[in-house]
Amino acid sequence: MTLAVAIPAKNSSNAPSPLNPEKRPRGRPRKTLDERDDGNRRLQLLQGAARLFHRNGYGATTTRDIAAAVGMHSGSPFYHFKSKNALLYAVMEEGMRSALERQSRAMQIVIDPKASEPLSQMRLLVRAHFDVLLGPGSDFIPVMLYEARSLNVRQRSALARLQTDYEAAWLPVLEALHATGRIRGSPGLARMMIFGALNWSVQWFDRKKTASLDDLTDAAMGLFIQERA
Amino acid sequence: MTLAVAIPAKNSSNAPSPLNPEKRPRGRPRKTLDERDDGNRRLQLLQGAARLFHRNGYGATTTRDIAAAVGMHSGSPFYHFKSKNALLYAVMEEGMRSALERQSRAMQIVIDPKASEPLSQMRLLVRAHFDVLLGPGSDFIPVMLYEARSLNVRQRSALARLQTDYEAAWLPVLEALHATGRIRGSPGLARMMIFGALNWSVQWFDRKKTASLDDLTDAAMGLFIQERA
DNA sequence: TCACAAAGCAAACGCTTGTTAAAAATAGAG
DNA sequence: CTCTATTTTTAACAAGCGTTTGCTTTGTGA
Repeated sequence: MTLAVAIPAKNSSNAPSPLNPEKRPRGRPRKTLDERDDGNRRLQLLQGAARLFHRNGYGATTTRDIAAAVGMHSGSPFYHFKSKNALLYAVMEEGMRSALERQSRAMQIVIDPKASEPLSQMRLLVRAHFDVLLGPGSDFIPVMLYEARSLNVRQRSALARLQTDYEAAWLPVLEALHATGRIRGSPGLARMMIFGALNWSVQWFDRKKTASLDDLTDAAMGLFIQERA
Repeated sequence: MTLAVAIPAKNSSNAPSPLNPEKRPRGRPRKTLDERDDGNRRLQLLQGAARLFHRNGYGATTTRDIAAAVGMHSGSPFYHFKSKNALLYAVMEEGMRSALERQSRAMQIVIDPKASEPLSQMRLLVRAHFDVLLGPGSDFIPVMLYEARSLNVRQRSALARLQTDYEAAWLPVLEALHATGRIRGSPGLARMMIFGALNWSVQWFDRKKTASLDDLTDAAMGLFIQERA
């Protein structure tokens, strides 16, 4: 069952050395396990898996479905990912990384001094979050939100660290708004409920029929923020 | 693959008839498929399945798990439900029925005239909803919220009808609150977001550590309702 | 007590699944 | 072209799955 793996003596330097004179290998240079991640086949697999996991769920998606979605045969995905579960985790991790990037890019609008007001910051956070959830190519985060049960403990805690980073941007903003009376109730509970309100949009939002992401942002801000006294 | 099924001539009347004189069967009276629903083994199966579906997800739960959870052997659940999928649907339907019952019971507090105010009604709705989601024996609705993908179209639309009934109680209340300025934004979008905020509590609420359901209700009301001008 | 239906058990069936291993194709460096 | 590393195909495997079937036990009305 378990495979006994001989740990390779990683001779990381391919250059000739005194001990290894002129041992430069011929042929296509071997890539390490990390380097081969840049292949675009791997990315295609991630995207295809994300879309299928999002549409049909992790349990109802077979590795053959994923292979077929990118034009491969049944066994080929296992060259790029060592298991279906690793593929799921990679989808979620990729989703979190791009979400963090999108969030921090949205918050770096320092040009406008008004953007530093808590209210503007919150609007930026909400808008960025809707983009992450519903924008183009947004299958990754929904998968993370609704398939986390299929991860093991190690994977879950690794993701939790990224999620903590993501949520960290919200708390100071919510606390500032709470201090000025624009948000009622404890910032901690408020954050949970606000996240819930936004995340739920994955279940009902229809890109064609209903409102735009800006409309959603307006609605959310109107709902959560207290009007000026 | 497909089974040719001989349609039985349903002689629904067991009473003796001119054509069927004195044909009253002996032994334990046969129950129809609908009647046998009252057996408590079926209820145990529903509860066990709901708990497992809630904890591990539909795809990760085997029919053998469910059988073992109620002390049965592998094939026995199929005497009570014709498929795993039928069991899932039954869990969701039962969840919706009891949710509707709990909701209408909560709204029938007509004794207190203050209870007819929209604000009090909304509090009752929110509190009842938290009870449905997080109260004792509340595995059914979470399953419905997070496993709906595994239903077929017919099942989904049948459930949607029940969900419409459940949501129908909210709209007039939200509209009344909107009219008096206690809720901002379109009542339709507001309802979606409020449902999301409440439903998300399934993911993070811990019955032991965090607040009570009343605390949650207070927090939700504080977040959504505008203070008096 | 007897007959018979309800309920459950025990064992298997056929299929699908994730995964593997070997062979084949592909492509770049010498 | 040749050699070699990389990538994909191909074909299979073992395990687990939902489900079915035939049989046994249990309980109840006559």
